[in-house]
Amino acid sequence: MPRQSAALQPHRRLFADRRRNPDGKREAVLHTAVRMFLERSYAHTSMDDVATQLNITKPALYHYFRNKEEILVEIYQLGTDLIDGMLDSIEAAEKPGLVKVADFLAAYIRIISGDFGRAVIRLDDRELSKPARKAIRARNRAIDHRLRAIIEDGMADGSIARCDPKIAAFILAGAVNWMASWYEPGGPMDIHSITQQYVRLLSTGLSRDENPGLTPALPIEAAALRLVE
Amino acid sequence: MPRQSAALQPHRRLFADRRRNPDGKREAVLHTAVRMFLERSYAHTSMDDVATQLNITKPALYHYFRNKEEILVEIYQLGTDLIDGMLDSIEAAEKPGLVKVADFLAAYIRIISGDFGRAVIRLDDRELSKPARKAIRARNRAIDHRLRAIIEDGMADGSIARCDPKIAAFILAGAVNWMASWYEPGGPMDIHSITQQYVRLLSTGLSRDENPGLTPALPIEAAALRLVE
DNA sequence: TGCAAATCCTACCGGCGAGTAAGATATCAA
DNA sequence: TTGATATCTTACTCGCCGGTAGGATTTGCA
Repeated sequence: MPRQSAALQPHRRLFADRRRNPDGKREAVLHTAVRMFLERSYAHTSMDDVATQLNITKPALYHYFRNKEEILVEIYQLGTDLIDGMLDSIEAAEKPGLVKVADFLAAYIRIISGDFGRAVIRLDDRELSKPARKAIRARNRAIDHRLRAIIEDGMADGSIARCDPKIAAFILAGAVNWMASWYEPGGPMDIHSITQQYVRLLSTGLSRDENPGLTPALPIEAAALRLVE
Repeated sequence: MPRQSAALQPHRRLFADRRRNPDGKREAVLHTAVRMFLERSYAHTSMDDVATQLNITKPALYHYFRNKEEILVEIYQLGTDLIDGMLDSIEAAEKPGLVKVADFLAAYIRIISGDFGRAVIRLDDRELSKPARKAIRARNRAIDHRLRAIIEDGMADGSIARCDPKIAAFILAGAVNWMASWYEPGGPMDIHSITQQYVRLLSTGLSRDENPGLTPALPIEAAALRLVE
């Protein structure tokens, strides 16, 4: 008897009657599916599993999605949309590069702590068909390039030490992405202090030794943590 | 017609005749399997696939391994053995904690750049049966705790700034682990300069602001890079 | 040389899971 | 009220894959 996540109950109830609500029901499927894909994996979650969780049968799912892959693709899309939107606002701000990076880290952690954010990182795009995989990887690459650009900004304005922005971006993204493997929302660890430590360690690592006034500076953390709220 | 990795040819040739060589052939299976599990995933690599790659048939594989899971478990084991051995020698050294961390990073990257090291990180232990998964996770946790202990050493000897060693260990391991997702041995990127950047950024981030003499210091990088060689 | 064990093959089983066919029932707009 | 449509179900198909039965062939030691 698999444990029943309380958070999934409302979606289950949505399918209790046959009232017409295509958009809402589609969304409910996505929310349920992403949860299950994260717990077990995509491969080990059958369409029957998802359907059962929602109190319907498998063919009913095919009324809302053409196939299993379409569900996964839309989950990816929702997740990357979150990241793109976040980057939009980070880029728009007029701040030193190092501060932008700190803001990015805090905001990214916030996104990762949600289901769709975690999905972008944890779900294996090798499960996808070639064209879909290609599209997903292109979006991931675009996000990576935007982070590199921010780091380059910081090197240009002198707030970030000279380095290969490509590798630096990998280090930053990697450190945070790994959270998706161990952090569980609702667990014992405090997301706020986690964020603080990530921002502190990584922006210290990036910063120029020449301006220690900025490095462990409160303004950075303050700005970053404000995004976390 | 799937591309044939040149590195797999020797293993293929091992099975060309029926000369008795159980240990060698077992090992050949592991090397071939880990490559294929990394390229496609474990779930998407069938026993037939592995057998075909080795120029034998599926039942022949079952002469060397009881089932598919046993292959995966042994791959894990070989990978974690590498990491454990590396930690043994790091811990044995008499150095400041921060330097040990730097050495760890460099050595870990070296391990990650090999197939079995990457496997420990990339292969999804949710594919395993419950008991096997439990064992694997216990080993992973042990490795994590050893890294935390090194960080605590550094805080005790003053080379590392005060922080939550649990989170710091996650940041370090995460940054490096992520390499397994993008680094390809034999690719254009130079492993030596990658290592240099990782060590520099992360040990700078860990270090106390009070002793900048150590932070971007050459001795750290030198010691760390010697391990890479 | 003979024979026990190791190596490997052909031919199968059984289960799981994605996806579909065909139709029943409920909803809602007119 | 009445159809057109949306929603959902039962009952399948079909291919893939892990694993096995049973036997053929080779190896290398005594």
